[in-house]
Amino acid sequence: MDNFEATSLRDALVGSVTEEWVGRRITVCGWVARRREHGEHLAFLDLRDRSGLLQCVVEGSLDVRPEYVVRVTGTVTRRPEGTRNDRLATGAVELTECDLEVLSAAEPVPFPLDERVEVDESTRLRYRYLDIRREAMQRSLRLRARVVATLRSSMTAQEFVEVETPLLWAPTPEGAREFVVPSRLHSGEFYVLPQSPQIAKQLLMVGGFDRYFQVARCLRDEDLRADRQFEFTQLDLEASFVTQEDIMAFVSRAVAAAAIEATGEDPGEFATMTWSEALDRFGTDKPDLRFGMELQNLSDAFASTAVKAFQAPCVKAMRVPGGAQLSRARLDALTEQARQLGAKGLAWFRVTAEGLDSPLARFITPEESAVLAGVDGAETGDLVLVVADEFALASRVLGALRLTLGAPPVSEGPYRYVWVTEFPMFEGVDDEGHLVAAHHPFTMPHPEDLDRIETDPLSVRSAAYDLVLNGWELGSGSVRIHRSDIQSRIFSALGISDEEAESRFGFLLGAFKYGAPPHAGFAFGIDRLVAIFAGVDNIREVIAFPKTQSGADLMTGAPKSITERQLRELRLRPAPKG
RNA sequence: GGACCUGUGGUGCAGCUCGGAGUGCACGCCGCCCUGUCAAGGCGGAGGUCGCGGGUUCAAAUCCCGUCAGGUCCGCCA
Repeated sequence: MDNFEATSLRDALVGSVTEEWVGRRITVCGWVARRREHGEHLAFLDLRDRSGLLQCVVEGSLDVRPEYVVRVTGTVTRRPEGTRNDRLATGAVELTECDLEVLSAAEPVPFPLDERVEVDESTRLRYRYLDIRREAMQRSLRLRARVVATLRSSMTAQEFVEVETPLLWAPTPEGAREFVVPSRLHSGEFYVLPQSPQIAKQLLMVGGFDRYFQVARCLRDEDLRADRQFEFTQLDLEASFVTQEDIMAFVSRAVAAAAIEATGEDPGEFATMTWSEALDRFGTDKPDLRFGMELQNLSDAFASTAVKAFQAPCVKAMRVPGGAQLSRARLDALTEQARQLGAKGLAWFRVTAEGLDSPLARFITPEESAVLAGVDGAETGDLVLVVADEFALASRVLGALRLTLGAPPVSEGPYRYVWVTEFPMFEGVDDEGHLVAAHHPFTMPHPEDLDRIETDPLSVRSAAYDLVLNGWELGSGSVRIHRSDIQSRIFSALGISDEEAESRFGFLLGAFKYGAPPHAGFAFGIDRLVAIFAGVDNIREVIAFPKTQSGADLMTGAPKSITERQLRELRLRPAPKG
């Protein structure tokens, strides 16, 4: 029994017990999964540990109940003819002549730990220590551990060095809202928890660590979603003397290794498309390539249309296969969704054998009708949806409807990775007329667009890139600015004065004066990657102790008030409510 | 900040439209019976602030208003 499963208290995990062990007397430990009593002479006990279940036969009555922790010593015995259980990995054998030692008694648990019923999530979170005893959570968290180990191993093999960066960092008010930590020794002053190790890793580049990575916890005090927790884990990396393509190759190798570990499939080379192409074809910067329903641009065909609703800079359409059977109520709901996303309306056309069926049918010309009926190779029984508006809005609205109508569940379909490149440098203009950085202010503009920063900034592309998997944004990265002249121009475009830049990022700009190598990096969310591999649609399922959507920890009760003494030490006083 | 969904013994549901005694189902729990079960089986039993507060009504789980909690989404997430 030479294995790592054995401990001083047990010889093996129950899942290892096979017919080859018949005759051996062994000791195993675990939880009582179920018991079946047959009077005072015979009882069965299913012992559960992380490896599975094993039936123990007890001659006599049992004084254990479900979830008792027990240590059983018994003889591995082939089950009598006709009593094998093929649904159990260990179903050919059982432990007989059992000696039972109760290591810990258990009260009845507040919800069943088997997988037969779906338990309300708030109950699961309140008793998370019981929830993670369940098989699905065991599987998810163990999958996560394997993915993280694989990522570390791949990064190490690619000669990256793992360096830890501080959790107590300096406030740099920008981007995501930061969690604030009061300082006791410097009363009235604060640390913040890092929303990412962005600046720290750039300093590591200046410091000569030309390939850095970290499995890094990031903290952002923003509202929560199915794919967003306050704290999440990223594979964070940065490298010097590299191009965007080098970074994409590093990341692709690490993610592919994780994918093979998690799914058994080699994803092959990741697709690449530009941000404009993604927006045009899929109406989003994180396209889900598992299904078609690509957007079609009909602007030319409707350039001189008489239909008021289609008189717009851009007319886009999408074919919904089989969509002609959608009810009027469903179509109304889709129209409402389109309106909430900013569209003035949504036009729909059922493709029937007799032609187009639509409230607008009698207003369109035969030529327009032919174009609509042929969108994306539409056939009888399909539905064609049309949104006319500005290009970006029409695209985004149809992109959202595409997901509503076509996206498969997370657990279905192939894994389709895609790099989205050439993001715009600036997202738009804020209330004060300053440009807003799409990524962060250290992002290098696309080399071809450098001379338009001042003249036509909104057309400037950046050397920023996202990795997208099945419609989830896994992460993003960019080539960083390492030359102060370009950095000055970007700060200036963003309306950040020299003084402001100095006070906010002075230590970084200072560091760049002493020999900053060209560098670039990336970071992607491990929680999201593992969630997709696990086939679950929210990251709480792959986090041991997550928060609710309102940021509460139902198990610990956090957030909570602290003692008067703690407040005094920190010289803090809660403001009166209201 | 906003929209929508959910809240009924320990668990999962039904009951709510159309008001009439806390009504029902399954699991669990407790007791008794049972020597090959494996989601064991049989018999019996306990267990409820229908999330909370207010209103309408002769009467509210059910209708109305408010509120809390959980979820999904918008805003937010450089």
